[in-house]
Amino acid sequence: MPNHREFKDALYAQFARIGHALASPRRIELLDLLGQGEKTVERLAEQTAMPVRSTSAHLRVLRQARLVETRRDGTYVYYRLADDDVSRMLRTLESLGHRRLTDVRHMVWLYLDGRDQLEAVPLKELRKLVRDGEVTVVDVRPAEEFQAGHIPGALSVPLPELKRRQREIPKDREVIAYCRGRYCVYSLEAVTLLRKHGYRARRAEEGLPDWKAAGLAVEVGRGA
Amino acid sequence: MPNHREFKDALYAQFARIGHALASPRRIELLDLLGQGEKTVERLAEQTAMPVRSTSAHLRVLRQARLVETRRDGTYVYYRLADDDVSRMLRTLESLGHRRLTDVRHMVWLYLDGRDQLEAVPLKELRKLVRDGEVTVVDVRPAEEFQAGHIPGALSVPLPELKRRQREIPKDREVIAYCRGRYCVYSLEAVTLLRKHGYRARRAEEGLPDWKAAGLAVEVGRGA
DNA sequence: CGTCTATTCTATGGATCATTGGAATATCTG
DNA sequence: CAGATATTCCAATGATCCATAGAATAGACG
Repeated sequence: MPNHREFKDALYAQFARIGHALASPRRIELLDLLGQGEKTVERLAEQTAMPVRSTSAHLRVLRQARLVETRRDGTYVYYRLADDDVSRMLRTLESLGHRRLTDVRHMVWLYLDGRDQLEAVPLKELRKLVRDGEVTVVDVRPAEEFQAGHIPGALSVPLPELKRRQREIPKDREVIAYCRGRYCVYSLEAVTLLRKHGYRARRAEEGLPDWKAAGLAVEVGRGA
Repeated sequence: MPNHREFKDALYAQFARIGHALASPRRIELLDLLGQGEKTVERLAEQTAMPVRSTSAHLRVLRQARLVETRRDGTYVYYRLADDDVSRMLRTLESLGHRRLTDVRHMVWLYLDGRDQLEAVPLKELRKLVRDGEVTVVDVRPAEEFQAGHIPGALSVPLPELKRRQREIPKDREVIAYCRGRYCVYSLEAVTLLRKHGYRARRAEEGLPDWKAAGLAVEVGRGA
């Protein structure tokens, strides 16, 4: 056993490659989006507001670290997370960030907590409410993400369509809106809008990836 | 809600700071060592074989990302992991690496799996063996790490002392050696040595941080 | 087979990071 | 307070990375 040092260096170099892949805000955002389901490069570029070329470059780094995999369908290339560990890693990263970085805490507090967080429904409560069928659950993410997986029984009303489609949501029951995750503001805006129109509405504190990670059932496809 | 993009950018920038801290092999090695218990800068420098100045610089990055915290005692500054989430993150990172990076897989296989892995004792089995008191558990890490926390009832015999202290280990029972983790080679060398001297010996597949993370009891202090 | 679209590859200037020498700070020991 | 030790700060340099422009590839379509 002569070359311990060499072995260690090589080993940690590999782990660091994964760390490196997580060292860019853009890449984390991409991973977060992919946590909602597979997407094409173009779609990712659009949703992160960056050029397709740059998106592709970042995806290359992620693929080299084996955090994402691809599938080709016609001219489109679909990217997806390589496995559930990646999702778990993201969640750990975010919870670590939430607890550790006061900057985030301050910012998040201003942006989310300060407004509505007291009323946010934690996962456990949401599960109970869903099981008992006491509320209307609304998924306000883009339709494609709903189709890739959603809370069973949820109604798909993407945020941009909410204003003109609110009549589809019954007014006599409480509404819980959810979206991508703890820091996603779609559900927050949805709740704001719904309340303005007289609904009893709250937002889910967590998003679909958290629901899934908790081992709860996920429905795939078009829904009702 | 005018500045979504701005909010997102700032948020992901914070998460990426943590990613950045994990982007260096040296820093991951430091975190790994700190997973064994708090250590001074000097000790860390020694155990990673790098200059104190560089070590300090890396620790600064880790501290800025709030992954580690410090405590001063006299002229020494002790570093430790900021909380259990950091430990969890490391374990996720390593399991992700183990499954994802074929380079690691190949290298680890050559270095660990190829020799002894078939005989490595997984955590569950080890727990049972310890509970039933059927084996001698030997902690081959440095004494200070043993003191910072070890498997209850384990014997502390740091690897460098093993040769001359083997008589302390009873020969009639099987010996299980453990050390820092899945990729730590101390236990491997210990087993090799012990077998050469006629012991029945195996290595634990996981290390103390994994034991701890599994929620199992940890004994602190000098032991017997 | 040509053309079009989605995506990737290659190359490059500017930014960012790791490492390390020299100096500074904090604490302990007398 | 002087000297010693442990650690950190500052600065400079060489290496690496990011973003994006330009060119190339892979498949769809006619």
